Amino acid sequence: MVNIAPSKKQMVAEPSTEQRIIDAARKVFSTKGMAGARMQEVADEAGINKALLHYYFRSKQLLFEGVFKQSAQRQFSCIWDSLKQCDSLFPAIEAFVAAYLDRMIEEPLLPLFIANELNRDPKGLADFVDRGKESRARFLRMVEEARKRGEIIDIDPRELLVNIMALCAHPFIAQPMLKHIHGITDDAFLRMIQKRRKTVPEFIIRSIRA
Amino acid sequence: MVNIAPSKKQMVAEPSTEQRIIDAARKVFSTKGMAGARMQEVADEAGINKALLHYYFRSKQLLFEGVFKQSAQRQFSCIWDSLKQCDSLFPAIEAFVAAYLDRMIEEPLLPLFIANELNRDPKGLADFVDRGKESRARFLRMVEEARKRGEIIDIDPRELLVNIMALCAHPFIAQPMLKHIHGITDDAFLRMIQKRRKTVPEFIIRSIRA
DNA sequence: ATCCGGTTTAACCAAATGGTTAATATTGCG
DNA sequence: CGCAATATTAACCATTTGGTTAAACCGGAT
Repeated sequence: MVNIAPSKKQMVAEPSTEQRIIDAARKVFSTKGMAGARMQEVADEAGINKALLHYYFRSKQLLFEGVFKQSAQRQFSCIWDSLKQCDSLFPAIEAFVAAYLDRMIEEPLLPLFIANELNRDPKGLADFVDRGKESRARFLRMVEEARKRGEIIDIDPRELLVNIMALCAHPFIAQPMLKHIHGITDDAFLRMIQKRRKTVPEFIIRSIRA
Repeated sequence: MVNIAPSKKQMVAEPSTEQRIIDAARKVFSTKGMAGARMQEVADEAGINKALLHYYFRSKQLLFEGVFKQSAQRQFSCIWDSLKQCDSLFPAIEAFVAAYLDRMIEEPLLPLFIANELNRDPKGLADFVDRGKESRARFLRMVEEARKRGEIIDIDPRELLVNIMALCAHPFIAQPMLKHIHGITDDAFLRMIQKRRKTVPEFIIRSIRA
């Protein structure tokens, strides 16, 4: 299954077949969704035979879960780990937004992908959510305490968190609409996101600062 | 000639077959997506034969477009019409958010549905976007002028608009995740949205008021 | 009654698709 | 080398699925 030390490949460091499959599958699944994705297309994208997909991953469902879980886990740990070494609220917000946007730039189709999967099967998400449980609780506590100290206005911490995530994720979910409305290119879109690394935390902090 | 008092239908006013199909299709397409939806399921949901679907709408693609265009048009006109009779910025923001959230309550799966379709076929959206063109331009102008008058801080009007839409739409897109994270029911989710009719405009206005 | 247009259905069909199998190629190793 | 395990492929298979066809149904006009 795992290609440990292939002789020919030592110079170029070609990715293993398994990794090629995963990458191809991620690409196809993110753009077409689970139902719209075709095993043949994944195989073509990976440059292999369709049967080989079933050799590595027994079924479409398992392949999908593998790809999805990998991406989703990475997503959640990136985001929540970002505020592990912050202990005051405003820097935490800045770090969180930066981490979120950076991750989105890495894999722009992910939020839509995750939203769809969670909508399709709300049960299968307990794992990922629980992964960030402590960090999330800690963040909510930070908000609560800042509120008690009078640093910020009276706001439901959970609602604040929803707002932060909305401001980070939504531009990517609505990406095609934004691109068309503003008549911008991929490049200009990226610049806009880069700007948001600064403006989104400013926007949030201005609205909650006491 | 015309049957003035049809015996069976005068009381119940059953919807026409065509409308039953549209309603069924909307339901199935929103939950399963275009690719995941099955014509048979739409037929069952509408209580009719599968062939009848093709009698009214020639193909799956046409049925989908019919449903999608109807929902999307309604969506955009609801939202943009809401600020036609506002001429100062803050009330406009309040009206816009209220209209957006009301529409979302009406059809909660729509934002995800639209996001997916625009992602699948970014070309086919020019119509809907252009429908709100003037209203959008007018809103951006209102922001610009409020900025010049010193009523609000220096902010890119387009970025403000993105933020507003993000705060409105995202809770619905992330609905399953929110429900699980906060451990809430459908009912509690609706209450949270009702609250947001007030808190979201407050959140926005606080962050831009000079 | 009968005929006629629009409506509805059961039975079919061809293509697409996820998945399997058996045979072939490649690699690691004694 | 030679052999065993792993990797890869071409050809198939069964089912699903969008779509078609021809027949039946039904209300109203003649």
